[in-house]
Amino acid sequence: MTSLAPLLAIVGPTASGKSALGAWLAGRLEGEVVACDSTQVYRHFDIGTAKPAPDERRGIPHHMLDLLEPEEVFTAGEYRRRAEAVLEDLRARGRLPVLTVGTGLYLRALVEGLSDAPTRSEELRARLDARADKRGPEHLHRILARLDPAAAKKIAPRDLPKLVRAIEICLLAGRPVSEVYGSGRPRLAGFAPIKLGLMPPRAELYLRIERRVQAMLECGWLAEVRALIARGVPATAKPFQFIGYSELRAHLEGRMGLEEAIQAIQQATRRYAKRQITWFRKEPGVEWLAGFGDDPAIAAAALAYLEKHLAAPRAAGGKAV
RNA sequence: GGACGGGUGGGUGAGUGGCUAAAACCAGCAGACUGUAAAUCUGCCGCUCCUUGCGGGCUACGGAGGUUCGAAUCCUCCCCCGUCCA
Repeated sequence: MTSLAPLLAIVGPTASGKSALGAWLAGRLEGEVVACDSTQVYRHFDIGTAKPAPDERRGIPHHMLDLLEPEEVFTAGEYRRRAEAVLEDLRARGRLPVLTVGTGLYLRALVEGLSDAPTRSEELRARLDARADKRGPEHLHRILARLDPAAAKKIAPRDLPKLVRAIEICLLAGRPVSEVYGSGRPRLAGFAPIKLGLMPPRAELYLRIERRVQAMLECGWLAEVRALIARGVPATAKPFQFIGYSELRAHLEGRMGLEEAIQAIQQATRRYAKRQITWFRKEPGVEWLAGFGDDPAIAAAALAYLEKHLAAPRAAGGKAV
């Protein structure tokens, strides 16, 4: 049996300094950064997704960035497949994977796995969406209740995306979702995750979010969006739904004032950070640090913790996570 | 000085005698989430007490009085704000 290789995951809300800490730690621990972020996989959407710029990468290889063109669709399952390949490569080369995790679902999909469920079907979804449009999301909830009462009970009647996904699985798999989920999910093999969490005080985080939005604009965010529009990326492309991109597009097309757009972006980012915090709080086995990842004291604490735990990766990984 | 309009909970703002601790929205807080997740959805949101209940008490609609069984809602005076006339 192969021994478990350590894998470091840095979780935390947006703007908490994950990228900075990740690159710094990777430099000190013979590691490479593996982004775990649903937005940074898109090419050309750089500034607003806070994708680490070349100088911020400290010469460390970064993986799982710039994988897709704006019009492509990406999923948690696809993330897992590609990230596993990256991890195998790092293991073969004896490098420590340092995951910078903004998207909690992707980390979970990677580490805990996804059930063996059918992938999304655009045709089926189009039909379900049309029915929801006509008769309301509650109608889909009633359908799900017939297909799988237990699953329906766990999804709010108005939660359209989750209803669609659940019905999709029932129909495509030919059996209830709860049964599909009940048959387990394949954990990531061969790695023992160590999780570090960044949790700065809320007020400071919000302040930093506000400043970062300003800084992104000063770095040419508007020009980036203008170029994307000029290049013909449609407003319906997924990355144009990301925080900031829709607002700045609206501004450039004369539908929103700049100041109004900035405030909307800051607001949306704060709410996003809050949702991330809710998700990460229940992430098991996280060592929490109460500050920003670019704070030298926090970085030092992180390194000290890792040096202690990397010395005995099997012991650390052997514990129930 | 005069004529109107207006002052409501953190914000915007509805409410013209009881069903109103006060709509709605926003902000905020808490939570859910196994393939679009920077998505989507849920709950709470004056203070307080407990036997946590469609429970009790207190405070609240600029201020002070008054009418009424009962007032954010009606009356009187006062203080602010906006517009217009002098």
